[in-house]
This record gives sequence, C-alpha cells and structure tokens, in this order.
Amino acid sequence: MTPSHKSLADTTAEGIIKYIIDNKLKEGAQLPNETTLSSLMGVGRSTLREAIRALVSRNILTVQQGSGIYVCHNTGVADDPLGFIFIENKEKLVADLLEFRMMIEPRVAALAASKATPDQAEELLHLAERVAECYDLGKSHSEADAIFHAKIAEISGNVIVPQLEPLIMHAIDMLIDITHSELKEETIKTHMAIVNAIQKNDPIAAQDAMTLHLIYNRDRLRKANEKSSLNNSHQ
Amino acid sequence: MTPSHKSLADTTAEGIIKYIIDNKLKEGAQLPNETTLSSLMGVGRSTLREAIRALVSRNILTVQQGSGIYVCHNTGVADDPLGFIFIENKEKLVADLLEFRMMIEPRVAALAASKATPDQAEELLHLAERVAECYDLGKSHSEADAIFHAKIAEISGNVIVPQLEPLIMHAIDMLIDITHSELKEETIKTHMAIVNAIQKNDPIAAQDAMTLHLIYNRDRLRKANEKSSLNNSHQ
DNA sequence: CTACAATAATTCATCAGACCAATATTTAAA
DNA sequence: TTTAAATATTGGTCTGATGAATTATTGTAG
Repeated sequence: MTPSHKSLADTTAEGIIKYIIDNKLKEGAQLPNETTLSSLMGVGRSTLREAIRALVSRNILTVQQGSGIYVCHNTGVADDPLGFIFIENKEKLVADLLEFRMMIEPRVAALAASKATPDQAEELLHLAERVAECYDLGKSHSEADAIFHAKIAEISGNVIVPQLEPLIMHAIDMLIDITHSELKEETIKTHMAIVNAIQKNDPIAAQDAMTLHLIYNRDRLRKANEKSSLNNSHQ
Repeated sequence: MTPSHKSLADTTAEGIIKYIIDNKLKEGAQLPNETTLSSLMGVGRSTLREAIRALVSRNILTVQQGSGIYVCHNTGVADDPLGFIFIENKEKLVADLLEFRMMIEPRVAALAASKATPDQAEELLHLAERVAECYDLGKSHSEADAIFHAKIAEISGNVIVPQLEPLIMHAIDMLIDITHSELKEETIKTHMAIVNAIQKNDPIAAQDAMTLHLIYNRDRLRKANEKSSLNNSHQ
C-alpha cells in the first residue's frame, strides 16, 4: 500500500524543479516546450506531461495551450493545498478559519508595525483606500481586502505568512457569500486604524486594531450566517 | 499568460474528487482501475492519468503499480504545498517557521487546555512519554514529537491547525539537522508542563508552558545553527 | 488438507505516434 | 502603416502497444 519507489513522473517533476532553480528562472519565465523538455529529462512526452501536471497542481507551473509552460507568479493562490474540500462541516471550517486568522493576524500586524518603513506605510494606505473605493463603487472588495492583508503580511517580514494568508482568505471567500455593504463604515475605519498604528510603528496599537477589525469581521459573518441558515434550513 | 479555460485534466481531477465524496470513500479505499475510471469520467487514459498525478501531488490519492489507486491516509504530509523550495534564504525560512510556530502553538495549547477531556489528557501524557522513550533509546524523536504536537492541535478542536502544523514541523525537520541529546531534560520537562496544564484545563498555564517549550526549542536550534555555520562557512 | 512454488491475471508505468485546438509569428494585401 | 490571412509553434487528447509490479489462481509435493 505504501509506494516503494518513486515513479519516473515524480523524478521528472523534481528534475524540472532543479532545472528551474539551476537556470535561475524567475516568475513568469518560460520553459522549453514539451518535446524539448522531455528529451532533456530523458522521458517520454506523456511522462513529462504527468510531471508537469503535478507541478501545476502545486502552483509551481502554469501551462497555456499554444503558448508554453511558465513558472508561476506566486500571486496565484494554490488550489486547496490543505485539503479543505474533504472537511465535512463547512460551517465549522469557516469558524475555524476565522479563529485561525485571529491567532496570527494581530501578531503579524504587530510585527509589521515594528518593521514598517514610511514607504511601506504609504503603500498600505493606498491599498486601504482602494478597498474603500470598492465599497463606494459597489464592487466586491474581497480581492482588494486580500491585497491589503497580504501587504501587511509582507511588511511583517515573515516569509510563511504571505504564503499562507491568501489561502485562508481565499477559502473563506469560497465558503461564504455575504453582502458587504452593511459594515462599510466599520471596515474602512478599522482598516485606517491599522494603517495608522503601522505608520506610527506602534506594535501594540496595530495588534489591537487588527484584533478589533477581525472581531467586527467575524461578527458580521456570524450574523450573515444565521440569516442564511434561517432561509434555507436544509443540509 | 493566464489560462483561459480549464483543461480536461483539471475537470477530470474535480470529477474524481466528486466521485470520492459522492461514494463516501474513506482513507485507504480503493478506486476503480484506470481504464474503468477513464470511461467513467469520459476521457482517455492519458488524461485520466494526468488528473490522478495532480491529485497525488496534492496528497489526495496514492497510486501503486500493480495494485491500484487509493484515497490517501491523511497522516502523510503533503510534499511542500507552500512552495518552500523556492525560498532562497533557507536560514531565514527556518527562523520564520519557528516564529510562526510561536504565533500559533501557544494559543492552540490554550484552546486545547480549555477543551481537553480527561481521556484526551491521558492520551497526551502517553505521547509525551513516548517522546521521552525515544530520547532514552537514542532514536530520533522528531516523529514522536510531531505526533505529540499534532495531538494538541487535534484537542484544540480547530480543524485548520492539525492540517497545517505537520507541514511546519516537517519543513523544519527537512531544513535542519540537529543532535537531540543536549536538551533532553528540558524537552521532557516542558512537555510535561504542557500536559499538566492541559490536564488541569488551565489555558493560561498551557499557553505559557508551550511558549517556554518553543523558546527552549528555538534557542537550541539557534545554537546548533551557529555551530554549523562556523564549520562550513560556504553558501 | 496444507504449504509452497509456479503460473496467470490484473493493474499501473511508460513510450510512441497521430491528430486536434489554441496561440504566436509571418506574410500578403489594402 | 495597418489589417487580415496563412503558416508555424505549442500544448491537449486519444489510442494502442509493451514493460513492470502486484495480486490471484492453480498445481503439486508433503
């Protein structure tokens, strides 16, 4: 039941990664075409394609028919690397995702506040304003919101959080469906509080502001959830 | 550059997931063979195999030549789903992984302490003892240690953390190479402190104990790292 | 009847070739 | 120069054949 020895496709996938690293290919760089790559790796085309598939699903490569094979832009969110699909109780999953955010994001905000340069704080301000714009234009703000939080994660300097946080936010977006207009004022206000704290390099204030922000968020989701579970009482 | 429409292989992968969910296949369950599955999904065998590759790399399926296709045991740790391979500064990566652990694990321990039943606390005690055994027998304790921490994550009731924590610990194990004997007493002692706090359902004590444990851990790694960077000063 | 070895059947692994579809490039016309 | 058509390039998919690992069956010796 336990795979005894690596398949050629797996070895080939490793070979491709090695190729990327050795040739210092950066995001967006193009790889040789399938035929060339398969002879480079010394395998048949179908085997190579299986290797590529594995890397695509790991968000390392993107492939476009007629164009070529490229190294992923890390901006793309990997597709469910933590296997959330198989968690049966989706409501609890959302609750736990929010709980998880409350564990890390205030700390991340504190880190960011202690490290942020004026330029970074400025950037963050613009991103917060963009979220506000989305509210004004009636557009979905979830993407802009994700970028705002991602920026904080980036400023924190920790390399794990920026990889992880998009997954969390993306999963939340996938699982819930809410109207955003209700808490517009609250969101804008708490976002600005976070920005201000980071601008002032005040970790404690940043941590508290983020905590408040998430509390508002969670509260909003909880109410939206109660409403929807009244409307459709099945499942 | 942005893939316009899903490839057949991706659609097929989703189809397989749907198949697993619809048929309520559990861990270790066997799927139909390639030929059957390909006609079930209405695609050629090569396409089906690419879909399977993608799912294997996501740790959803395992495949063994001559035997069959199975649903993964979740115990297996997915191979680098967060793309750590491509982070260039490995030393910083380790530091950030440890920092990340310090963000979440004390909180998780507190959660676990507030929820643990006597049975669960008992189990946890056994796991701590097993780690101690590994020290006594001179074996590597990293696996037993991972199980110990995973149990705490499970007791916490949050479904995200148990998925995530193995990844972190596994990554740390992959990246560093330390001798474990030095801090044997300290590890055993702090593990026991955590267990005691959880047994008493004392969240604060659990949080503090876990924090201390991780501080000792980080300190040990830092020293080990300094030592090794003296020995081999290349890279 | 059991134990064990040989055989056969099943299943995945890999390759090769053919043809389709999307994209990119070149060429030709306006 | 701009635009449109033709062509080349590249990935997408299918089929069939052969190899390798595993499992199931069979046959024989004890």
